[in-house]
Amino acid sequence: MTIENTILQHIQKAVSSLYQIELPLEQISLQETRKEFEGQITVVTFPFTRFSKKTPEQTGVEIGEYLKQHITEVIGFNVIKGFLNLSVSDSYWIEQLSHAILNPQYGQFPLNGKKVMVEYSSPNTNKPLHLGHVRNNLLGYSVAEILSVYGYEVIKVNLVNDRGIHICKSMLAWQLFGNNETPQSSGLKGDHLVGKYYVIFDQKYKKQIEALKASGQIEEEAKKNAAIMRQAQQMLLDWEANDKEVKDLWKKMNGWVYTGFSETYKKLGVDFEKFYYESETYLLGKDIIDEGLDKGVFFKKEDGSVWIDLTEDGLDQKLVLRADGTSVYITQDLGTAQFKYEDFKMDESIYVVGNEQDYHFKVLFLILDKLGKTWAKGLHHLSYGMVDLPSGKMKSREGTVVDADELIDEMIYTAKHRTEELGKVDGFSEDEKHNLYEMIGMGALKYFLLKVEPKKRLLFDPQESIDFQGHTGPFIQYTHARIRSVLAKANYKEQIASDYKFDLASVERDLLVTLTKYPSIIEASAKEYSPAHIANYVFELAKLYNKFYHEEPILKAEDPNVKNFRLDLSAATSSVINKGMKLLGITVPDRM
RNA sequence: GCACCCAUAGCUCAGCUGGAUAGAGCAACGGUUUUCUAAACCGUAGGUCAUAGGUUCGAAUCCUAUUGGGUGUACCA
Repeated sequence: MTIENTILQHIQKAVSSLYQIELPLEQISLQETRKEFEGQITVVTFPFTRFSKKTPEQTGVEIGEYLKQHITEVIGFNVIKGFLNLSVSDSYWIEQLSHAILNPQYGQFPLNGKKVMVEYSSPNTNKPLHLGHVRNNLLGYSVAEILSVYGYEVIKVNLVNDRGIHICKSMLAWQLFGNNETPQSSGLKGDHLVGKYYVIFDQKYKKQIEALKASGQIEEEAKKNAAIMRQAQQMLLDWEANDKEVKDLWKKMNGWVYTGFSETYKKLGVDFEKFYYESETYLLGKDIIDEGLDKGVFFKKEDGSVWIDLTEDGLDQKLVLRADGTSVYITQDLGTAQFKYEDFKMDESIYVVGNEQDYHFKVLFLILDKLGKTWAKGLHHLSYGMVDLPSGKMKSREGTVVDADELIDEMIYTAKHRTEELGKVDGFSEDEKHNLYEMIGMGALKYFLLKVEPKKRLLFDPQESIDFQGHTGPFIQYTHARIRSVLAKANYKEQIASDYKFDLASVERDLLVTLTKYPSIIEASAKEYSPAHIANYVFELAKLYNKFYHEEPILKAEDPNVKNFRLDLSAATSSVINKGMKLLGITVPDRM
């Protein structure tokens, strides 16, 4: 049992014996003691004054006395205004080091027997990934990691949007203007090649619209009548009719894209247990429409289109099936949700999708719930803000995007440049150097994107490239390397001792207190699906360690007990940094 | 129009279910290296927590209104 729980329970008893009130545990709250006061744990006493009928100070003293008498670890207290600051004995914190923090399993929660699916990435196959996708991928991967240590069985899946008019546009443009260009012939990465023709399509399309407008058509007509668009639409129909030539082209070009994506995924360090392809799921959902009609959840209009009325839930009427009987986006998603559930029978399912689809998912989950799907309660949309440039929104067609591959290369290049500048790679082999640059560059990028609360939008300024100093990934990686270097010098292998008995320096105590918070940080991150908590926690920890490193000698400590303790403390810190960063998908080096 | 999200230091962000004098990083200025890695550490300066009300012993945090920004509201996905 943690000291916090012990204190909570004793406060309950104290209140009961002092004021004859039975207080539920949830009504008592503890907080960290602010740095400028003595103690580590603080109880706010204002809420108790209602029944103590005394001043906050007197109440604090009474409860403080009680706790000091009944809990051996509480060795002192002070009351300032309504705040009861408790001092917990150094031996308790030291014990935490050997009994908990240094345990290899520290931060790993017991299995909870539940399955959760995390669907993320979900790219379109007509263009390469950009910075927005990078945020999605890193978020999804990190949340999956967090849920996994929190005790879930996690299934990572990727629903690839591999069919539709957008792919046809790339295919058509390639057919018309591609001269049989292939990744092999041009040396262009497959997804970039396909993306290139997507842009070409758009350029030609715009020209045709202009031409039609010049000949007297209004914009809307021109958009419909442009020959290239009509051809693309025809291609989509041919695709749906299983036209062999179209299907072959589609397979070929998607193949290029997948090769390109898997390269990018590899660089990002993300992976999936299963891929779903929309070409295989887009016809799903019609059964659900029938089911909904039977149950009276949906209704049919005269033209044959099917709708759901959500006005009582504060939403609108929503179309779920077109008049011609074909699916819309939400029809597919209804079907796919059912399909995925039947595949895995998971308890929870998380969709990592941008916040522009908030409404869509609200409707989707509500419909499934109305259809009586019991598993609908476990569905969750992890909505994140878009990544904006100083110039505004990124738009693929207009070329105002930060390309994922380019950005990754740039980050690694910058890492290399900086590292060489600092002269830190003496004695590294070429392989080690390369690994290090990649680790640092990706660390900087990933940390930059994950330290911000998911739902907030993110500003990325390509001019001011991502930092390597201060509140950054490399700062934390550096701290880790520093620790490993000290440990290497001491030839540290494993925990040295556990029965240290001396007074801690205040940084040491702060460090221990911070280390003991790790599991609760994981819990908060898991419950809120927010890697940002972990990112900020690890930074706080690294900062504290650097302070300790500066203030207290480790290898040169005079007392061998103190030296050993500081080595154990350092090892514990490096281990928590390592684990925390791993949850963000960031690896940390032993030297840098 | 309606709905949802956001607003904290010059910039980028923390701030747990309401609790002490609102915290970091960057940028600015000053200091620290014959001692375990200076991608570090220490210090100075910088805030009417968008605005106005309300609830409360207590509000950046909860409620209402207003302003500003974003997104959605398609028989597109």
